[in-house]
Amino acid sequence: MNHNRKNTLFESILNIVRQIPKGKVATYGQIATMVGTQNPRLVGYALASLKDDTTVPWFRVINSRGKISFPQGSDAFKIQYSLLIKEGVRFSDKNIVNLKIFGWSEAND
DNA sequence: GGCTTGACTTACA
DNA sequence: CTGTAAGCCAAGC
Repeated sequence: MNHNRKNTLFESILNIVRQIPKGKVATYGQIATMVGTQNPRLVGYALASLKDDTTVPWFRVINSRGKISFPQGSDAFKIQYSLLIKEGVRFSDKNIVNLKIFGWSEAND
């Protein structure tokens, strides 16, 4: 009806990320596919423009290797890591998420 | 309208 | 496991 094309990929991505259940994670690639793009980088690009006080759970987005996409030791890494831990996400290593990362399916431990 | 930049991914060595 | 290369495409200048 309305030619509201204003719903940019940018908005769509954030919308999807908002729907990731607490305690679960998704990959950039998974989200990219959901919004209909073949470029997972755009997901990261969208998240990068979020403000610090955003309500979007950006920290629930990790890369396809099951890791946080920030250099270990960086502030962003520490923040994301602790937020995930706080939600019950478990790590095998300091960086590898011990969950099934495809979509936000149940943690099959 | 063209060129550069990416919080990525997959493939291969 | 690590490292390098090519592909992908919206946003911003």
